[in-house]
Amino acid sequence: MDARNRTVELIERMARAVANEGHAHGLKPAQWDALRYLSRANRFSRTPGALTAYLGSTKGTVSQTVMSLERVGLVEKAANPGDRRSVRLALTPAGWAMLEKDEIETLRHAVDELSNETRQGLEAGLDALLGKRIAAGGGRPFGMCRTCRHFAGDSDGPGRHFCRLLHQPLADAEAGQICYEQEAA
Amino acid sequence: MDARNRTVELIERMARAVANEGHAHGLKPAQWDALRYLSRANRFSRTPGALTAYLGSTKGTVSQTVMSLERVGLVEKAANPGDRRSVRLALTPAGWAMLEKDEIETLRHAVDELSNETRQGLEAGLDALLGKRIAAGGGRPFGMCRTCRHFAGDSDGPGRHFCRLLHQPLADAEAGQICYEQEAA
DNA sequence: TCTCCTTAGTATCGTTACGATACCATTTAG
DNA sequence: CTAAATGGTATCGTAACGATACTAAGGAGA
Repeated sequence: MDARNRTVELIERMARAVANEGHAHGLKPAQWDALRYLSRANRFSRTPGALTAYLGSTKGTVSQTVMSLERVGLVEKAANPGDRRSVRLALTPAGWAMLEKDEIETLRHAVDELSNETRQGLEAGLDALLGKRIAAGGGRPFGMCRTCRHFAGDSDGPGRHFCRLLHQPLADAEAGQICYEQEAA
Repeated sequence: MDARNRTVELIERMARAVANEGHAHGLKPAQWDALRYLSRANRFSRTPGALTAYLGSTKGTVSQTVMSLERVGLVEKAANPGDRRSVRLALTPAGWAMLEKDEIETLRHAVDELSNETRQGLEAGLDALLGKRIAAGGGRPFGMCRTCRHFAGDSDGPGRHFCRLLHQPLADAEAGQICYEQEAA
């Protein structure tokens, strides 16, 4: 087996390992994926539609997953003030508490134990591969707000930012969250 | 978000991307995973049990997946001469043909386009992470036969090898396949 | 204003995945 | 010769998923 195939095999196995960790505490992989996304996305991106794009799934499936999380009290829906078709999603306190028990923490600890050089090599490789996917039209980057070309930092005083696309002020904490609309500067 | 979290997020997204590619040509992700495994495993490892261990799944689920592949003619079962409880699985010609259409090829091409340095960094990182999993008792390495401590190379002439664990001769082509029993030399 | 199209999300269907449990046949240990 | 372990299958219930159809709200053009 040549080196290329070996790399792909390792990616497949890692993917399977991640999927297999998604069955803890009564939740399913897609439910964990949704919880994690909602914990990291800014308020404009916490919608069923953005979640659908992030997961690369379909809106029917995501609607079902979100409803199941709502039913068990981990997620709440609220009206979107600007658009009555749309829904704003948010984690409940129970949702945040559930994230503390996420089995992906074991992966996080394993990453911590890597040498800095190894971790950086891993990240660079994943970044490059996912970048190729996006370049080929396979989704959106979902990058951090702060690195977006529509981000105006400290435009209204220190720690008071602004999104030029959505014409909305941004708190400092939001600048580190991921966004559906993000485009690299 | 610190560097560690960023790496984990990229792994999650890669895992999801791989899972999403598994819905092509009327098959499901688990079915593709099974096909790929059966194309790379040596004859001792092409059993429902070994596949269960490789996928980190349960035997009931795997039994069902294998039956679905058998029903559509991509996989065949045969008796295991040494143990009548056990079953030997093999891809049919249609199964091999289906693999040619595997969407994971797009990932393979993306890996091809990486610089050698980036690819090696990616592979080293994945190798280290999966190694930690195995060290923690989370599965078997499923490494290549040739690199196993039970492998006796060219023990019976050039290209005629032998497995000291299973007491079986090994053809040259089998030395490059993966094995349920493999332990690093 | 009145259409027509688009967008955001839900409802439903059929197949598969998956863990869990129970079960059967065969092999192996004592 | 029995008891335990092993390799698989059968079945159940929940969730995932693509597909399709649907509702409601927003937007564009006459």
